[in-house]
Amino acid sequence: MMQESGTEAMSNGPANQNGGASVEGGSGEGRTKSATPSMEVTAADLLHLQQHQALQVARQILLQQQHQQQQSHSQQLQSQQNTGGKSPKANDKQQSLQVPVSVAMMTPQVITPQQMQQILQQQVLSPQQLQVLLQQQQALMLQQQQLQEFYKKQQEQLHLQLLQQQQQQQQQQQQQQQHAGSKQSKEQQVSAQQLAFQQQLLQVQQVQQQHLLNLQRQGLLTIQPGQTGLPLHSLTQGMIPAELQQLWKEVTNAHVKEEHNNSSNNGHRGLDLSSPAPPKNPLHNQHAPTNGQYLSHKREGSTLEEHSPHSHPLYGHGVCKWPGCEAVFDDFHSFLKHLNNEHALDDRSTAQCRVQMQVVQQLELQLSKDKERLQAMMTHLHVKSTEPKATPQPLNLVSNVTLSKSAPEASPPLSLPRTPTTPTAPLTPLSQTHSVITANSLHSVGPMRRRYSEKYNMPISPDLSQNKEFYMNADVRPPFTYASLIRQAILESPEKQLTLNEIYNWFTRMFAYFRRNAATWKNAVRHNLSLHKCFVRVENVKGAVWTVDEIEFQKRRPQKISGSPALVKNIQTSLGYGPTLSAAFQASMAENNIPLYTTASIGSPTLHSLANAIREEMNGAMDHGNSNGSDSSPGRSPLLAMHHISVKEEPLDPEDHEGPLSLVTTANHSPDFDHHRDYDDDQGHDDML
DNA sequence: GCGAACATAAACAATA
DNA sequence: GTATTGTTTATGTTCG
Repeated sequence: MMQESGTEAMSNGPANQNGGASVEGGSGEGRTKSATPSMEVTAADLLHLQQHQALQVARQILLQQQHQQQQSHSQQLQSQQNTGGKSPKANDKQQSLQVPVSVAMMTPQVITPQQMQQILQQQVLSPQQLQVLLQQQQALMLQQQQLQEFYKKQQEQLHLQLLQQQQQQQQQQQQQQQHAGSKQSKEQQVSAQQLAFQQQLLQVQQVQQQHLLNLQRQGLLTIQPGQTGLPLHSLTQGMIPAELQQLWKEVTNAHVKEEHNNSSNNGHRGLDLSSPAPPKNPLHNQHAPTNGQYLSHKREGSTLEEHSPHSHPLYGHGVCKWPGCEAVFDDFHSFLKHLNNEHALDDRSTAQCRVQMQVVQQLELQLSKDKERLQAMMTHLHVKSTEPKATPQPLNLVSNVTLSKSAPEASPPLSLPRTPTTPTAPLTPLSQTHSVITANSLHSVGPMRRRYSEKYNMPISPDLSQNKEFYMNADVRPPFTYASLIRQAILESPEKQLTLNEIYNWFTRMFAYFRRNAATWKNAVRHNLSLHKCFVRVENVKGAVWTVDEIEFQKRRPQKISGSPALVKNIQTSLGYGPTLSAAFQASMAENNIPLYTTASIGSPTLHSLANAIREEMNGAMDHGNSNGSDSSPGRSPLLAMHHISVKEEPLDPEDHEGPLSLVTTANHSPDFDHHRDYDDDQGHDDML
């Protein structure tokens, strides 16, 4: 009746006969036995990031070109209809072409929701930040939709053209048999048709090249010449299927070669995949020495300049848009130099990239959840969603994000490596297929046993109140200890006392995370209630209620944090990569503050204040470590200052506290039992905070 | 390396 | 008899 959760942590223990179902994971990740090299930025991490950013770059470029290309396509179509043509090889490949193109360009980040979950649970980003980021994600999704539409159109046109070519070819063959003459005119037709097709191919190729170039320009493509095998493979898995490359080679061999012969002056050399030399592959070409190879690219040809004469995803309004940079440049060239010099591939840049990646990941996770919620709301209201369900699945979000509400407690994930703080996040092997990119390498910040409510010696109520919506809906483990949460639950009650069941209800109501694995956390709650002296059990007429002995609660937190390097280390670890991430983090936050829209479902009213609080908190943490109060933060979390409960930086001496704060032992109150014991009533109970 | 704090698992008893 | 509640023990992890 109890064992819903995994017991891998106790797999060596003597008492494993009961549980052991290991529902949540038995894979190696499990409880991290050693500090995983989470901070190490592997090539796989970079590739992962590259894929994502390449997508975005491609989206931007495609959107810009969409209009132009569509016009071009229509013209080509018309021209081909008039001229007819032959393109047998293209016809043979048409289907193959369609699929890879769409897959390659629309395949999104290869990031599983579980990975995002892990990020969330590792508290790398705070709920407030997620809320902001969600907005960005929405915009991103819009772009994605447009991109998909564009590709559909493009594919349709290709298909149409090829079909027509085939038909016309057959007709022409028949005619040729009958009329041997007029060869010249037919050849011209064929030529024109092939040219049109080649142009189309080139456009597709250019798109690919553009995003590759952007990658390179952003300093994300740093594949060493000797390492081209692995990274290229990894990259192509996510974005450019190898089959596509192969197809391109074939197709361009068949068609583009003519163009090279006939129109060598054509600026659209494209990727030149027909070139026999493998290094001509754009990826290889761009592997040049450093990471921001824009200058070297210029040698490649006119296409490069054509793509980005003065536009760069990281360059806008004369300002470097690299997270946390904001350097101003008069000209684009200066910016490029700056990009290559200041944002080369180093630990700092890599860390910033990781942050950015996490930002996107969490946006996607949040988006998927909100979509689910919207759907549920629509269903509930019997209103047809204006937003079609066909809204692009958060792409590789594996769609079935294990939403807290939809996921039964005992839903057995297939392979569930987890950390102690991420007991619910199933990991799909998707990421593992990506060479060495693993969830571990991405998010193995590690368990955070010390919830910051304890570490910071501060109450959790401000955070809880501000992030209530988030915790209620996001399957994220709250960064508080059980003791803190129990205390909070009790203190929030009108009578400052709760039965165990009410505590359970509070947990499930307030935290989506606690709507699963009930056996685990309920056991922990009971354990904490019994273990900690700060929780006082009071016999009631109706049973027993639990109260909080605030003095005892304060007693049991002897840790001090002021200026503690360990704290700084902890925070930095949480961030994923030390101080450099702070800047990137803040930059991301700043960028995401752009009010794209407001999500009613998320505590948007407090968005800015929360973001500021986070920034200041982070600054404060960093100030601790750096011992230089550089920022606005006075060196301590602003949340601390907001607390109404007297929590000082130094651990409180119980004797200093005159009078118990809330040792409520009223034993005659029948607790309000408006909540059922499970979480299906979690909505609509906002009276607590 | 040690101990504190915490999380997790589990055994067990009392009780509803 | 079963589920819940409460206590206790054990083990592992993180961090100071």
